[in-house]
Amino acid sequence: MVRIKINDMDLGQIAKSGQCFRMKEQEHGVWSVVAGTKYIEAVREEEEFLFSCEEEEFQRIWSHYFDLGGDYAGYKKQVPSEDSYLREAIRCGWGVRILCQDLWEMLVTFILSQNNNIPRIKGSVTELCNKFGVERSGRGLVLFSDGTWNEVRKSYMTFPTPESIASSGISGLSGLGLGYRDKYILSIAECCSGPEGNTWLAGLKEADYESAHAQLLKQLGIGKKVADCVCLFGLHHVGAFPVDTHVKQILTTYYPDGFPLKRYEGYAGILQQYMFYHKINRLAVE
DNA sequence: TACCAGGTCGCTG
DNA sequence: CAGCGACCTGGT
Repeated sequence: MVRIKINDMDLGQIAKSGQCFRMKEQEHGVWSVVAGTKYIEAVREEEEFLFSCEEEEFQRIWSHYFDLGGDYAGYKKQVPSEDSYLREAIRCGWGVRILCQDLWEMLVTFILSQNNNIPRIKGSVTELCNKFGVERSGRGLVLFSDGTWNEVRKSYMTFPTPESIASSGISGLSGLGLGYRDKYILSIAECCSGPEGNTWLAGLKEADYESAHAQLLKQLGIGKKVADCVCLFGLHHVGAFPVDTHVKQILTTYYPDGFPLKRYEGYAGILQQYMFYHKINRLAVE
């Protein structure tokens, strides 16, 4: 187990922020995360967090995954008090962070997100993992009756490989609730398969935001908004600012004279996430 | 029943 | 190049 103090992070808020579709709440406030082929559970204890892994794995994988190098206090400070809407959004989603998720996984999940709703996206992702993923054993957290935290074995399904989806063909994707997006998923799976696919993915990771965005737009089923989501969540270009129906509505309501994108150049995606979180959770949380 | 959900495609003018 | 209807599907 790893015990570490982390500011500006709330796992429940991250889970409800619409950027990841495989975080699940376990007992006693524990959250489980499946990221690609890796699994971890985490829980808050006062000002600290407990993670179900060794220090070495935490430093190698999860520290980056939870973007612990990101200066969220610094981002928040940039928003002036005159912007009462954004100040309120940040107050509401103070613990939201931009996770550094797997690129291939983001391609699939955000292609699925188009003209769709979050519960159904989650369902489709779960079905894809159940059908094409591999069962593995990971480490979870349990609270013993004496009040101490201990690790237990947990089984989980990995996220499917591009090859496993590509080889299923379009017929293998029916019945998973993908709807008309099935052909887009097959297309991106074929694109990401094999050595050529690896090269393409590696090239995207090397590219800057503009270049990555342009390359993504060439893919079937990927438009401006999904490309921005992939850049933001899969490539950690935090300057990307995805505009969906919710954000569009926020912009017209609170920023009739235009959102000051220039002011937040290079990290506007962080603020977009506070906006999005506030929009879809403001009613649910008290 | 019609409309909406973290949009994009393909066609039209 | 901008505008616009169609689109799988499950939930109100």
